[in-house]
Amino acid sequence: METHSLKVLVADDEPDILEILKYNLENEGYVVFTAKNGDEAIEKAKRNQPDLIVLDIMMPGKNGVEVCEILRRQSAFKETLIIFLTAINDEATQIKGLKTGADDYISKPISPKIFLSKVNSIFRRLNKSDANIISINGLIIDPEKFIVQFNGKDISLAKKEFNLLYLLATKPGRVFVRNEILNQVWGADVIVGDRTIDVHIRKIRQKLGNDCITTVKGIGYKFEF
Amino acid sequence: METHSLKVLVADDEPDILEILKYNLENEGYVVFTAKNGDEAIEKAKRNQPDLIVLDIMMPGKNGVEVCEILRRQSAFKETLIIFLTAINDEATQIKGLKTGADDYISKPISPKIFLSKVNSIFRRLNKSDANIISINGLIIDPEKFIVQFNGKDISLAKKEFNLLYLLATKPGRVFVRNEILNQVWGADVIVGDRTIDVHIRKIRQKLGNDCITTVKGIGYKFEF
DNA sequence: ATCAGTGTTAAGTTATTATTAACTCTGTAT
DNA sequence: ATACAGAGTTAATAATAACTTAACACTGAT
Repeated sequence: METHSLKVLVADDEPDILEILKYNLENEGYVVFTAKNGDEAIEKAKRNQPDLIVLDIMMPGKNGVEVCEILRRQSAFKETLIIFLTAINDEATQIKGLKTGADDYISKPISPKIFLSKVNSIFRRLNKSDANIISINGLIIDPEKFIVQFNGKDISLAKKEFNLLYLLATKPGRVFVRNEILNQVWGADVIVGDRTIDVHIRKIRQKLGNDCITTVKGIGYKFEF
Repeated sequence: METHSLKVLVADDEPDILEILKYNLENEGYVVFTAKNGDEAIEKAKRNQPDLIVLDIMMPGKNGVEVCEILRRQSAFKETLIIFLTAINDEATQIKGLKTGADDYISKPISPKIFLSKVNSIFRRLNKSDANIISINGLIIDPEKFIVQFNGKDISLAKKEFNLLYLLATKPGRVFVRNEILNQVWGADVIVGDRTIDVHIRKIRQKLGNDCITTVKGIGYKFEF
């Protein structure tokens, strides 16, 4: 059992589910708060400042998406992790959920094992993402300041270009498959044409004037110095 | 289109769905096998040892839940990921499915995007997706970086060459029959000429400059150092 | 010596990526 | 409102690398 003392708020109108999730999360070392509806969720969120909020979409009163929207409007919850729980198999709803600023969603019925690993992994991801400036051989990429420098010269990249370069540079040498790139840079629900990535890659290469991005034909691209 | 070379078996009695799922999975770089019913699923599962099995619940003959139960009884499939596909919105069935040992559950109708993100995420969660680096006697094969090194020198292999070498190297000493190689590297229903494998083998031998692939006449090839 | 299976080579095909220019969209300054 | 600029995307075409094939050479076993 771990002892991270991370706080999780779970909101669901079904007492059974609440109990199962609470039990499993506590077993894993999380501190758990529960709420039976949307309003209670908002209230307890404010009171306890959880690190993660698990929201059932279908709840009496305010539903999960509404709760998420309300919380996200407040600066205190801009960074809070939010996962939706849903029995709705409607893609539109799920995607809408993600668009309102949820970090993930889980479909019911829930397997506790999957639920836990999802929660664990989402926290793991969070820890990794703190403040990392990449600096290799005179190339500096600062995601906080949104700046790229090469041999002291500032290079101005557009948003997509920056995200793409940053993604590749986080794991130098590792090949990123095109789909992976699309998912990370464009998002899972965005559909763009086949050549879009290529064009962005080209622009980055052009601006850097340096071939640090290698094509791996049939696979994808990788960053290398 | 990824390089994980993870194997997925999809079983569904509707050819259209089979094809859609297969297409999407292959695009994402998975090696896909298909089955039209429960018995075929069991047979192909044994033959190909997939990392993930996607089972339609409603199939002629043995249904998905039955297949799952049968497979889970065998030690070879204790750890294999199993996902159910179903049009049934009956919670009892879903829960029963999870109880027989499935890892997740997807409701029809299926959105390819959601299906894929679920498959990807299930592998990510179980950490199956990364770093199966093979390293024997100065030969390093890294599927994540898509590189092969021999005595420190980088050796650049094309996709098929890489997959082929990687397949053989996963089980040094084991002989892979030609058909097996075709199935794993080219996919089950791709038809190519007799000499295609030989030509790829030759290229690998040439590039490695080292005879670590042995011909077993009348049978196939094996990797040996 | 024959035959079945494998090795080799070069040429032919296909698949994938690069490049370019045009077009859409959005926000901003006039 | 209008025009303008930059980001992002698409579509058409060119370039390139990967893959397959076919023809023939080789090898070892019967």
